Amino acid sequence: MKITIDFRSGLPIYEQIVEQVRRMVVSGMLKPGDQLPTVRQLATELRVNFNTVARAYRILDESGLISTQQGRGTYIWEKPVGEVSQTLRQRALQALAQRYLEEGTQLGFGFPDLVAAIQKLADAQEENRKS
Amino acid sequence: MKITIDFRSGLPIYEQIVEQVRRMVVSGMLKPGDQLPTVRQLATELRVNFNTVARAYRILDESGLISTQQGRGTYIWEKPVGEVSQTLRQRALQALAQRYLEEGTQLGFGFPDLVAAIQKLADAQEENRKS
DNA sequence: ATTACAATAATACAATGATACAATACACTT
DNA sequence: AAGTGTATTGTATCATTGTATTATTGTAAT
Repeated sequence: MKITIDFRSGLPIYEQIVEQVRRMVVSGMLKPGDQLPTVRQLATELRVNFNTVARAYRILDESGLISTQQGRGTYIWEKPVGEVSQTLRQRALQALAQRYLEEGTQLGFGFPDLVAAIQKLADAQEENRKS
Repeated sequence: MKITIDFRSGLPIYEQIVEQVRRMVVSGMLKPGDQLPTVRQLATELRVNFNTVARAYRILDESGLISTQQGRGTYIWEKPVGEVSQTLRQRALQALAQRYLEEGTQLGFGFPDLVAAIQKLADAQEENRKS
């Protein structure tokens, strides 16, 4: 990892990290599945607090470029989310639904039970969001 | 054992194991007296540290579902099912629903989409059953 | 100067992994 | 049958990972 930080540039450190990691991924220098240095490793290397690196990693994670896993490390995302097309999305939903239906049925629940269960959860989330 | 782990789901690995084993017991896929894979077997199969599996087993043990015995292995508890099974069924359903809701939401679908998806599948199955 | 806010750091925490250990089973020898 | 060595079980402890919360710092607006 040859990330360099310019402390005087005015650009936030985490932004600089985000930008450079993103560039390395896009350019292919970092490939899917590759492990990034740990937040503490990179932090000491850059002489920066590790929370700052963690912040950069979190942003990259939320944008779908990398996958941070507590206790394991952070990795380049296997299949860039941006390429997930509409039909793939539908197919993914179908797979999810099928699994839910199958496993729920195996537990002895019927379709109304399954709907009611997610209904209840969705309502609860709505409640929390308001407060 | 067809346990699958999603390293990116944000849910702790040990919880994923707990949930899936619980479901297999409640659904009858695993019967009293059945031996579970050893912590090391399951761990290598899931590409996970065996302590993580051990943690899941310990939780299941404490909840009375299984019996872990040092030097022997872990087994499904002989008669856990009767009274508790009803609440366990509910808890398993809740876990299923939560996962479905979370993953579906992550794909950008709303509650109505999720309901529609299982509705469609359920209808299709109904069709097949008639013919 | 004061206030407000963003960036960074400090600290405590939760999940996972590495390593060494203890208990049991089992084959083998006697 | 009893003893012994080894492999296989789960357990315990600690290191390492990312996460969450709070405090500090610096900068710009008033």
